Amino acid sequence: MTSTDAESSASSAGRPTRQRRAVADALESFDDFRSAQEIHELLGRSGNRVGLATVYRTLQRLSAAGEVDMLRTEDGEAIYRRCSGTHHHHLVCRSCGRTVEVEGPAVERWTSAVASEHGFTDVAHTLELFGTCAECAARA
Amino acid sequence: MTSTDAESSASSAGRPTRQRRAVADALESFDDFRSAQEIHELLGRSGNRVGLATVYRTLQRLSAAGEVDMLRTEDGEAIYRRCSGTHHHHLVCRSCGRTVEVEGPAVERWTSAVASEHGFTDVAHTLELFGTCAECAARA
DNA sequence: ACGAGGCATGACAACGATTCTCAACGCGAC
DNA sequence: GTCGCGTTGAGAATCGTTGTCATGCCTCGT
Ligand SMILES: [Zn+2]
Ligand SMILES: [Zn+2]
Ligand SMILES: [Zn+2]
Ligand SMILES: [Zn+2]
Repeated sequence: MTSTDAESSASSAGRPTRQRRAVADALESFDDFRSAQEIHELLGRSGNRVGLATVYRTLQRLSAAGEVDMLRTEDGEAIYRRCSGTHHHHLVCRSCGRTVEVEGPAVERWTSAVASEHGFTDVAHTLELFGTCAECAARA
Repeated sequence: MTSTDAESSASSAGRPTRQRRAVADALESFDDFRSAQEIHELLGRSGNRVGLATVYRTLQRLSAAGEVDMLRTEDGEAIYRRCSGTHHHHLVCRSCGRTVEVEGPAVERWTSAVASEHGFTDVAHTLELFGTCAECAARA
């Protein structure tokens, strides 16, 4: 094995363990955003015992690697979701959690334009939409 | 002062007290985003003793009234800033905290368009830009 | 001006999410 | 197998934030 291969793949995936696989599997089993604690409980109920600290560590790792999206609820709690690899944002129902990935090329262009306009470089952005989905609106 | 002024400001500001005035003044004294604890400490150093709980309560009230903007740092901490009354977003230097208010009519249009496109109503959005300002880039 | 009623305050406890600690564990290499 | 080191987990520790509740101080009626 070449050291470069080992390093690059290891750095993003780390050593494969039962726990990490379990968390990854759990992330496949839902398509809305869940908190670390919810995922931990989900794992426990499905017989896959994983320590809470490990769930936090694994989610952090995946988030840093760009394999899951992390965003914060109104009250600051971190929630996670397995997402497509391309850059996108989210439209989230604040009542049922239903989540839609959305893309906005125009928005991306606007952000870099306004940033350079003010002399800023290395610009990142957060953009999330919260609303009430049609179903939840009807059920009201 | 006119009675209408007094009424409208009272209704949104609540009963005027030394503590609330102190927090409002503190908010005028800086133009970047600060945490509740930082503001509490700032008040203490300037001789204006205000309880931490009161600082939290006052900031919440101001934020709910739309008189200050609140956003969350990468690690979930709430930070506050006195801002203009119109809808806007922020371009924040992640190194020195320098903050620029920015407006994006096109973005606003995009958000409502994409939301209704997916049947969502009552849509709110968060949008923040983080980068390195020209000064900080030069100093690197 | 005076007193009553009620919102506001502050010291401190309580909370909840996240991180730290560190001894035990288990995966991969040889 | 067994060695070495990354990983795990139970619980303690951290830290921002909120709750508690006795006391304080506006505001209003008198
Ligand atoms: Zn996503
Ligand atoms: Zn984007
Ligand atoms: Zn603002
Ligand atoms: Zn906007």
